[in-house]
Amino acid sequence: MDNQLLQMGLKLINRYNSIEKKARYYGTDVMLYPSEIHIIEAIGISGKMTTTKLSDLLGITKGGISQTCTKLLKKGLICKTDGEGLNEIYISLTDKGKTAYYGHQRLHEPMIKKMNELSDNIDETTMNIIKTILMTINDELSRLEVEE
Amino acid sequence: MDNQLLQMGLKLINRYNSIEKKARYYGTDVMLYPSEIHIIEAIGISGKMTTTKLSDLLGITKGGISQTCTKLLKKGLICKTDGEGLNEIYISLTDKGKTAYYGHQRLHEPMIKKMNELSDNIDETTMNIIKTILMTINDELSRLEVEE
DNA sequence: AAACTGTTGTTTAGTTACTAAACAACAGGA
DNA sequence: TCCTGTTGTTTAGTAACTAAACAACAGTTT
Repeated sequence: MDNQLLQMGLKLINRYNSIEKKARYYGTDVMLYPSEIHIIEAIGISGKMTTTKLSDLLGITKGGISQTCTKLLKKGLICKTDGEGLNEIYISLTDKGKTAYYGHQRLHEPMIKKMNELSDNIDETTMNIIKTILMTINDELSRLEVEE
Repeated sequence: MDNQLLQMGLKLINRYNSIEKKARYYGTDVMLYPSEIHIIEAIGISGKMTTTKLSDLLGITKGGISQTCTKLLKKGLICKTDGEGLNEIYISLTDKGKTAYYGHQRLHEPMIKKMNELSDNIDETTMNIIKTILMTINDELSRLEVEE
């Protein structure tokens, strides 16, 4: 066995990454870079967020989030309002930001649809095997993550 | 169906990426950054290579390859010799480079082993279904890749 | 022969996307 | 009043690129 599964998987990850690193418009008049659309995506899904929450969610330092958010602010995709908590600032999407969010969703829609189709056509036993595989890989990666 | 497959897959990609972006030693006295170990990996697998070939294989411009290779040269992991073709320069691994290559392989070995174990325990019909899924995702991503 | 062409690899300037560290601004305690 | 803990921000530095100009060479054309 020449490990076709692993090779196919790695090829897929590479393809995914090369797509995800391109800048696009997402239906607005401003180019959005990967880091920017990632933040918009997070806010679009979870609603208004703080810098710290975004930092935890995306695994990026608060400084990094702050930098990308100032760019998004200048581009008019997000706005900041006083938060409830101590020194907190809420970040939410403007109308333009929502346009970009939906534009991004629309781009991924065919993929999601195809995945749903596939999921529906798989019987439960096979599905469980696939889930086991994914979980095993995930565990193995976790082990690697901890290593120095 | 809330698309568990897609979610698990994306989580896995994120985890893989976060592991792959860390700098490590790989058994030598020099820190190797992701871009550097990727080039070492490519040469380790394919044998001596030229800048152009590495550029094609890794999908990075020749300028980028050249830059990373000068770093690897200074760190003593690769060496350059005159190539056969016109103006060609062969890039190959030094002993230190081979150490790093095997160090990288050793890191991924448990993963490969686990994957082989899994592959062996899957019957052919299930395996074919999984392959179909991976190919479908791959095709869908190709479609996205072409889009402007 | 001289000029053009095509290939190779390199260098430079510029960019994105970070991190680490210092900083600022505020509230609640000791 | 000072200390602490939280928030977010700014700064300097880095990796990993790209695009474009460049150089160096051989083969072909004029």
